[in-house]
Parts: sequence; structure tokens; C-alpha cells
Amino acid sequence: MGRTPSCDKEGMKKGAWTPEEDKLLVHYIKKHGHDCWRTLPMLAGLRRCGKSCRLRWTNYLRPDIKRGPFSSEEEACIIRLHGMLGNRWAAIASHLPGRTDNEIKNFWNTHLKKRLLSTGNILQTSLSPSDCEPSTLKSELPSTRHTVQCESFRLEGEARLSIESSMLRSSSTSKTDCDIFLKLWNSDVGEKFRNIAKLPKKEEASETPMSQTSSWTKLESSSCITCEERSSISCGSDTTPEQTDCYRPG
DNA sequence: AAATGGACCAACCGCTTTAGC
DNA sequence: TGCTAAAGCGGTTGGTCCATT
Repeated sequence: MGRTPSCDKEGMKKGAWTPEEDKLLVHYIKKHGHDCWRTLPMLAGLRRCGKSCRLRWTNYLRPDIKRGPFSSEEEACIIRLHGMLGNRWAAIASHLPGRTDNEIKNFWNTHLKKRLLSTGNILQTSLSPSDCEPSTLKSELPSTRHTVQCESFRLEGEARLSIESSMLRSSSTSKTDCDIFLKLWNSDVGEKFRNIAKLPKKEEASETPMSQTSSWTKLESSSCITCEERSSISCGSDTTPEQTDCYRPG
């Protein structure tokens, strides 16, 4: 049943790639393309599994890879997109031509996260669930609760918009999920979603345990990149921060 | 000069989704 | 239609380099 195995683990080389292996892989792909990663290593004369070849190509050998340090514009874009998308590195990378998800992920983990933590911005901004230790989540600090609330709000927004994006996908297959998400956010659908903010404000989230809320609750967005950046994302938006007050269902 | 620790990044691991049989 | 492997993706690891002691 099913396909034949992509590679037997025995005899497969692991670890750093040598220049000779790179040359073989580049030469083969330039000549034949990479329609089938499963058979590519054998045909190219490489003792690597297809997965390893694919990663090497997409993260390092591709001709359109942009090497070198990130510009301040790229940096700002990453921060904005991470605030909106979380750790969806592939989606973020799709907005930064020439940059790979792996590169952006490394840059975030080694530079941006530390910098934001040191400036005290990250708790209120783009800290993702995976960045939060379970013990931290149990904290009663309002800022921590806010982070959780913003994250749940963001996820709910994505869930709502994904329904619409799945409809769009059938008519437009050239767009990435992220493109669709951003486009939708700035569309009528997004506007409807933003208008939720105009609902009557019940209570301040920072003073109400999450388990006790029973209706839409406003989130503190004064220092929340997840909320603020949504309106100023580089792809364009005509909303103001006041229009993007965050609510979540109780 | 050697030891140590931190920063950086390429590559691997494992989970999820997609698609072939 | 269900099983399975391929592909895609995010998290993590391990090696290398460099600054500091």
C-alpha cells in the first residue's frame, strides 16, 4: 500500500554538507529540477535522504536566497508579522523575498526575542504560546493574562477568517495563506471583524478572571503589538488603533 | 595560551497535512 | 475509502566561531 519509502536510513549521510555535495545537488537541480525529492539524491549521486536535500536547497542553495544581515525594514516587518501571525515562520518568510523561514526563525530566536525581552516589550507584544513556560501562564500578572488573551483573540480571528479564505482559495490559488489573511483583514470581512470592537464594553480584562467572563471582553491594547500592529501592517490598512480594540468571547 | 561561555546558524527531529496507491 | 509515504513546517540540537577570563 501507498508509496515506496523515500529512503532507508542505512547508508544515508547526515550532518554538514560538503562543497562537493552542494555542487552535485545544484548541478542536478539546475539540469533536471526537483519534481521528486524522493528519487533526487540517488539520481544526483548523493548519499542523502530527499528531505535533507530539500532542506539544503530551500534554506541555503536556492539562487534567490538573500544572504547577509537583516535590514531595519526587514526587522520591523518581522516584528509586525510575528505580532500578527505568531511563530508561523513560513508565512512570515513569504513576505520577505529571499529570506527563508529557518533564517527568520533563527533571527527571531537569537536577536529579536532577546531584544524585545530586554526592553520589556515582548510580554505585551508578540510573545507566542510556545515562548511561554507553563508556569508563566499560571501567573496572575495582568500582563501575562493579557498575552494569553491577545493570543486567543488572534487565533479566533484567524479561525474566522480562514473560513472566508478557504472560499477565496478556490478562485485564487496563486496567493499564499498569509496573503489571503492580510487581504481579508483589510477587506469587508476584516472590517466586520474590526467592528466587533464597537460592541458595548462590559468589563476590563485585567480585573476579571478569564473563567468568570461570560460575554465579549475588551482587551488592553495600549501596548499590544498583536492588536496595534494589525492596523499598521505594512500591507496596508485604513484602520486606526482606536478601531482595533480587542474583544474576546467570554 | 588555554578554558569557558555565549552567540550564531545549519541541519535534524518529529508532528501535521497532503496526496498517491 | 483507508492506509501510507511525501512534503511542509516549527521546534530543537549540535557544531563552530569569537570574546572574555
